[in-house]
Amino acid sequence: MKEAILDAAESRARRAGYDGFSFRDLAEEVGITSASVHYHFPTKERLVEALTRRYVDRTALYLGDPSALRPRAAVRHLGALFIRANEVEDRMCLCGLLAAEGGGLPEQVRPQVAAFFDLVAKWLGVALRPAKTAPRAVEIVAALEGGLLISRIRQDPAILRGIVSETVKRIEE
Amino acid sequence: MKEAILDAAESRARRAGYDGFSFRDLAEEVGITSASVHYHFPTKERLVEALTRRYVDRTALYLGDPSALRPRAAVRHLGALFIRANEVEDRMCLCGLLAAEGGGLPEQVRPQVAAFFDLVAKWLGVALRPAKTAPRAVEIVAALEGGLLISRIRQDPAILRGIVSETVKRIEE
DNA sequence: GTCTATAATTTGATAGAC
DNA sequence: GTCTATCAAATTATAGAC
Repeated sequence: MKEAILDAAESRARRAGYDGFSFRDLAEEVGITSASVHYHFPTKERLVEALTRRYVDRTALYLGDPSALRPRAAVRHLGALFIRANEVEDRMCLCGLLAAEGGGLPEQVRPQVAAFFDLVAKWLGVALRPAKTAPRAVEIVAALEGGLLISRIRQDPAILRGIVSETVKRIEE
Repeated sequence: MKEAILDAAESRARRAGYDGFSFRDLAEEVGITSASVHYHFPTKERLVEALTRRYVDRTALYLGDPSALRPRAAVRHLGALFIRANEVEDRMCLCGLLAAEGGGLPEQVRPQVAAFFDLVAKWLGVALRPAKTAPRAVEIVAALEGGLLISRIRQDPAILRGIVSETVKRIEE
């Protein structure tokens, strides 16, 4: 049930942000009352904390060992994550959205969101080490995050896809 | 007074998003009651509509004539806008934040936010025409938007600055 | 244009029964 | 774990006086 609540929360948070859902919304979706949601997550801050932790952990699992991929394959692998969010899930990156809203976030959540970018940039940094020439890791992550954001509002998946493929081309292995 | 209300709304919206401020917040800041704010802007949707329009217009004015700048100077000019948001205003780009929250936005606001990215990408596209080699315009805008977002959550202005300077270097005039 | 007053709804959260 | 019932506060928005 805890996972079902987090699933509902993630789906909504990635569409409309921290204030974009309520305990009642989640309760209705999973088929219990809002009081029962509070049993699993006493406050909204704790709920989003758990949500972000799960998101970061899942991302780390997806990324895997950076030294197992060649530079170009690594960028494609990371890019596929963002393309899937855009085209399959039709959602923002949770941490991209929360980072944008950062100023209105509970204190406990901010460092978790920052840790997401630390994780991804470090992973990509290691994967890019064998490359002869490549953009900086954080620069690529920024382009993906911004590309997802623009691709969504413009309702044009080709924008993000173009950014991924151009980024891959720019790498010399 | 209308402008004062929009100033207060912009400051708050760029920190915490669409749901990150209330009519009472704005009323208190400008020294009137929330009922009086409703006199100027009947609904929140209308208020954010006016807010976004003003933001886009101001950006267009700042950017100016794209053919008046050489490619590298244009990227520096656009980059300075984002660096100022980050380091001086300590705020997100309004349209970047609203685009991220896009799923929970009123219908009337979404196309305005999309128009912002259309404006900026088209402006940069024209400015980059004389370049011998350069990334695509939208790719640069994505990197700036994502770079601002990451720079803020990581509380490290050097991230955005690095993205701007690396992007400039990548252009051959 | 601004005020007081208030309606109608939603929100995060709690108490206590089962 | 889930429920009913409820609270206190906040939210968008309106009515009507000045």
